[in-house]
Amino acid sequence: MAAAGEIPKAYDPRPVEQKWYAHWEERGYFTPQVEPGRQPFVIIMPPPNITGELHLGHAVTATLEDIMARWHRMRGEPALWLPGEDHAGIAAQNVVERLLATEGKSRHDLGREGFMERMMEWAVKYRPIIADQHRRLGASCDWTRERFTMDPGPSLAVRTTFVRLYEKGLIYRGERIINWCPRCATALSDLEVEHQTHNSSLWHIRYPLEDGRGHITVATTRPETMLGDTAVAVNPRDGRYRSLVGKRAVLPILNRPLPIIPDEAVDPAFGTGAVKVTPAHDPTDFEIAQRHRLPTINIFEADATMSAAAGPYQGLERYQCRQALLADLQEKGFLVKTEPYLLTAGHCQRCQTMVEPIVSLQWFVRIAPLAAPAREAVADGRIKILPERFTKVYDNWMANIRDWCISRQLWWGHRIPVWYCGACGGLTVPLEDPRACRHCGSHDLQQDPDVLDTWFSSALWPHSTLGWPQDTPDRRYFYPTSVMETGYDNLFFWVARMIMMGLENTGQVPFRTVYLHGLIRDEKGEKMSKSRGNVINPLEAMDQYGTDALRNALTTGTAPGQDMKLSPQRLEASRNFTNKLWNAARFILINLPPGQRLPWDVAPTGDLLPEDRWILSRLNGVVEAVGQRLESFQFSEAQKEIQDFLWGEFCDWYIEMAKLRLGAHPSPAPVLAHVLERSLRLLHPFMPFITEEIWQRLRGAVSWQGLPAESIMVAPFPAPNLVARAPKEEAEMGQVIAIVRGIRNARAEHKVEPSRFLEATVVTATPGALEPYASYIQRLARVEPLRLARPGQEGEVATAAVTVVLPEAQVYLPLRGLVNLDKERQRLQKDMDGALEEVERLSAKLADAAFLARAPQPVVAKERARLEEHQDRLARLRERFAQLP
RNA sequence: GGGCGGUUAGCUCAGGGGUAGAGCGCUUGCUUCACACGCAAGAAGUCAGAGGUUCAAAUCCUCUAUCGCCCA
Repeated sequence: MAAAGEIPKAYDPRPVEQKWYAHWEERGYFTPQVEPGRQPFVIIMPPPNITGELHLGHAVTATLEDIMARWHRMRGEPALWLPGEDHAGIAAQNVVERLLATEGKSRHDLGREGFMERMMEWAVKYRPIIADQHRRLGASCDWTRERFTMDPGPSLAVRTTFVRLYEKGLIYRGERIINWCPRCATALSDLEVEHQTHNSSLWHIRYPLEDGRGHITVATTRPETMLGDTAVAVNPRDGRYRSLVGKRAVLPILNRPLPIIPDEAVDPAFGTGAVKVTPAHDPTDFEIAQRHRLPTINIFEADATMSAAAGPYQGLERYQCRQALLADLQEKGFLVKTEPYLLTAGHCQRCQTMVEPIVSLQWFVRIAPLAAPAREAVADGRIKILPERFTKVYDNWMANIRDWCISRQLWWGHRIPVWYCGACGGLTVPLEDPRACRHCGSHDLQQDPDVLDTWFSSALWPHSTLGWPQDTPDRRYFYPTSVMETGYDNLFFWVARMIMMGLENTGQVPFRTVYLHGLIRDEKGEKMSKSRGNVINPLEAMDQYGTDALRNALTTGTAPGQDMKLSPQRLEASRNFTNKLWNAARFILINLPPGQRLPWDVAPTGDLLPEDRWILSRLNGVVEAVGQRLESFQFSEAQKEIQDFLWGEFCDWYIEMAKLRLGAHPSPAPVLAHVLERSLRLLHPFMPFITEEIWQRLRGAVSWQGLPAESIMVAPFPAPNLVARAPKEEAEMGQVIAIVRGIRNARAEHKVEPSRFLEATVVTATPGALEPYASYIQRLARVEPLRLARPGQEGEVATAAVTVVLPEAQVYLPLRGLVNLDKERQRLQKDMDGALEEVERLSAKLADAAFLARAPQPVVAKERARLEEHQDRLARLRERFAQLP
């Protein structure tokens, strides 16, 4: 028997967490064995950026993936959860460049090589920080297989993929309109641009006609780009401008002649119906220009200051240029009017700078041939997306996908493996760095200075981490993976691209199930961000409430794909549950007889009382339910099942009853230990630390026969045990609980002092069934003496007694002299109102011929039984009411 | 403009064709020998609105309102 003092009264997570994680890792529990012939369970972790610390989104990801990994591992499957980190091109380069700036340096001062060294130093510093944060979260991932996107393996995968796609013609270099971030000085893909609306203006500008006979007025939201205009366009069906088509206008200030052209893309309802055409700086205009073979004039430098093409405005920043230009237009009478306009403009996802659409020579992935099989894989069910509604979102995006700009004007990342020949101009795109041009053999080679979009390497992650392009045992065994779990905001960025690239490179889907979780918001429903100051740091939350509490708070009371608000109250509630569990265990440990021997995982038999059979039956029900919930990815519901059982049934009823028979025979100790032990294993995937700590203490207190493991994390997950089913005891206990609650309620209503025992008579058709529970009813409801009787045999009942009328029982509490008759009438009246309502509702239903004819028989029978029950109860209530003096 | 989601107790949210749920908060009473991070009792909801399908709708369908997200 453990002394109470050895077990703290409140659960203290910190020492427990440190101790057990180190233990698990030392023992190698996180590393699966390759067991040919057995289906492994595999999750590749979404690699966090090396830019800094983990946030709550990572904590959700890690918790859900850990739940799955631990559950499958406990089921005996070889479970691989492979962790890693992402080099995060733009984001990480930005961070280090800011750091350099504080030293008064730029990356150019260091040179490309020096800067890469600095970046690698950063990565070396931050990768372990991220890994340790995952350890604190309890993540049972296999650190021996940890990968970094810039590692030789994944880098070779990037190189191989690029070369193959290039050779298949699926990667090409072309001049297109791309999104240019002037601050980051790089191209961005469409997905890296966020659209934001703000108040701006629509400027109407008069362009004189070249022949001097009038003018044409265009409306624009970007007046400064007119410096790059090469035409004016109108809709061919717009009667207002028909006579002008074919003439030429003159661009104000620069006096450039502009053809007036017809094009369907022009919306006659927008502005004046005439638009300026700036092919170098607008996607639509670019297309118009291609159709009409118009020249393209780029007016921006890389930092979005005006280039020489902007004439007198050269060197100005883009918005200064706008002001100067508008002033000039105004002065010269070209500005017709200015009206308010709600402008939607793209912003750099990383730095929020307004992006500039610029025509530029970049590398692209021709995406349609990759998208088609990826669409098919989801459509035909080889990949299942949960929640299912995202299937449509995925398909819709895939159907309208556009070529992917993959070159970035950065230094940090995978360098584009293309060499340009100075002699013949040919391109060499090799797997290994070339010595000579493959076209002319010249040694005058220059490698493309750009790097690839970070997401290009991310897209390969499920197979590159397992060894591809090499044919490794890991790749053969663990690929395709089982589940890809991530936030729904990553569906396009990452999940879709992994499906495309996985299929392209390996011919197999990268994973079978995509599980998308929702985003974490603050108490007010706002996105957490450092600038808002509403961030809950997962490390602080773990310090304050414990890791298990944080994990529980993040994964209960939520639905997949649904955003959740996290508040301190929620964390408190989860912490309270850990403490409740701790104390239930404390009670059991303190009260286990010394030298207790028990067969492990075998439900106690033999000397059992009805309540023992009840709790064993209920435990079995929970085991079944939890198994089903986990199979169907309902992690929140699974936890709720366990929590409700432990708190609402095991603690509230079974332990309370067990207290009353501690010294007696048969002892409740075997059942207490058995139920606790199994429950701990059920709960372990969700709350790994506290369950291991209690499990180990229990292992110290009980010598289990046949214990198969030294740690709960590698012990088998509980399986249903049909023998444990005890419907009779479940029904009886239901009645016992109703009786106790009924009496407690009556006591409270009549304000009986808590310590006082009342005389009670329970009248029921089967008093014998309640006999074994009589002493519990006495103690839990504080009644003494308690008589159990059949109807008609209850003997003399005081007319002034308080009566609890239950569906299958009736309790008389002769509260001599203390009965407040008005109160009692109120109580009974309320019950009668409720019963009557039910009787009327059910009678009407059962009088309905359609219901009787069409509803399934069991439903009808159930309703009929229910009606009889309520009729019976109503009659007894009325009778009792009438008897009151 | 297209799509998706939310609207359920004071608050935050689960659930989902057959008797409305949890946590927090609130009211009342408890230092009951595991736990006040607790125990017991209680109040509290036309499940946004309108139609429809069905024997039966909070749940399925349509529309509307409203908030939010994604895509263009």
